[in-house]
Amino acid sequence: MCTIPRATYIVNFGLFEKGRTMSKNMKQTQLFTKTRKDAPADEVAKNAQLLIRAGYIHKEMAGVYSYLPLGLRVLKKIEQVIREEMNKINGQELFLSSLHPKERWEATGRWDSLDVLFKLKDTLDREYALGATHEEIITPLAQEYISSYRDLPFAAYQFQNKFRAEVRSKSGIMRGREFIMKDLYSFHVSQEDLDQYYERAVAAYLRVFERCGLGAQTYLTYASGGTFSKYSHEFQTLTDAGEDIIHLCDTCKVAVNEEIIAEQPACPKCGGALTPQKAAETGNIFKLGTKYSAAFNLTFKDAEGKEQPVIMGCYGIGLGRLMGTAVEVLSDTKGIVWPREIAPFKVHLISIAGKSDEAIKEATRVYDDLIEHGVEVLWDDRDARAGEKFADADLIGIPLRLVVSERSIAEGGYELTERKTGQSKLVPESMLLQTLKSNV
RNA sequence: CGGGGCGUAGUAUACCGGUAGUACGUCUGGUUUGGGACCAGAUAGACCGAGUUCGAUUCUCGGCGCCCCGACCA
Repeated sequence: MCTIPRATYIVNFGLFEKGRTMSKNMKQTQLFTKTRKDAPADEVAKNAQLLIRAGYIHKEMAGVYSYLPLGLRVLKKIEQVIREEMNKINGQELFLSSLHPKERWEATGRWDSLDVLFKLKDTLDREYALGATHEEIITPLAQEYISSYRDLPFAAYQFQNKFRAEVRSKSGIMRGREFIMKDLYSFHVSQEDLDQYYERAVAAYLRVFERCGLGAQTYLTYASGGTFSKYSHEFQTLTDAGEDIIHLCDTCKVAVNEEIIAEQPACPKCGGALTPQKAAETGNIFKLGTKYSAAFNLTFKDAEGKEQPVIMGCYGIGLGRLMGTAVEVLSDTKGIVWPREIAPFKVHLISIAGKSDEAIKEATRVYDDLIEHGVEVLWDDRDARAGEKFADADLIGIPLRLVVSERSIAEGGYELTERKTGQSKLVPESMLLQTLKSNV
């Protein structure tokens, strides 16, 4: 007997999950979370209300959330989008420790100055910090491997839990005390090289937000810089759930953070007038210069054999905040509306029982067929009425809803509805895969 | 950290100085099946501590927790 790996036959419709860590299908009766009709009383933020109601997340305490199977799928999708874009700009993925030696933070002075730093002691009274950011780890690490200009430039990134003792966490998953961040650090021989890389990072970030469905609402925003550049840049996504006010120029698609509006009252690109709007900071990039390389003596030998400080940049995106912002920005009165690339599944299959078991049998066939073709599908196989299933599908927010019922079969196929627009059409069985392809 | 609000079944809520009612959920049985069905039965609850009181879930104080506004946010 000869078995040929199925993968060789799979046509990539763009429906497929790219990593191999996630199952591609799930029956809703086996999904251990359930939806809720009522929003939790202790959440006001729309993102938290919807994500909890739909079973994506669970609150452990103020500012700390667990991600349930559905939520983790979204998080992993976002992670994969970011990973692909970071790899495109030569980022090398690594995974740094969360437990940090106290001395590192003393070396930069931030043991005392960074008030959100979690500090802890072990049973022998030795002190540590929980990673709030990772300059204190990556810089000494880089120092061990960088010695020549030939070792530069170099960029490394990770997806890592960050711990910050926010005095007041708020806005659901948008400002937590523990959260996952992608942080990228770049190392350069010169300011010019950093500047060039920085521009590539800007482009990569814009692609990330575009792919996560927030391209239209996200603005490259000028913010207060630091010692090594006039400005730093934030990526601000327009939403009332945000904490910042930005002043935007719609012709240039850039904005100025209110904190520097006094010194930069006009568009930095065209000099035009700006209009204020509320926004959430979904990304931040920063030219660090030599601040951390100086603290840890990170140097390299240039072509003349002269020792020079390494120039650094750092680039962050909070995954949870991005996810929460997507919910805030894209949801409607019925529930969440996920953009295609970060949706937990691509298709929500809804079977509606009739007098006979015909529809269920048909739905089983469709489910198996979608699995066979690698389409990510959640099947609502519950013994529930249509209205409840529709309401839950709207709440969960998977981009495409596929209804298999006696009625649809009698009409000649299945009903395919787009969550975002509510537009639906009848699709004959023979056209199903092809239609799905043209809908994503 | 300053100010304000709130803690009652799994969830959302109501009433009350005399130990708690409703809805949803869940479980059992039945009828249903295209926009959160119906009937019958069942399940399950006062954040913690102290005080006042004959008696506290209710009033007072303290603690803890959660939310909001502000401050803060490499």
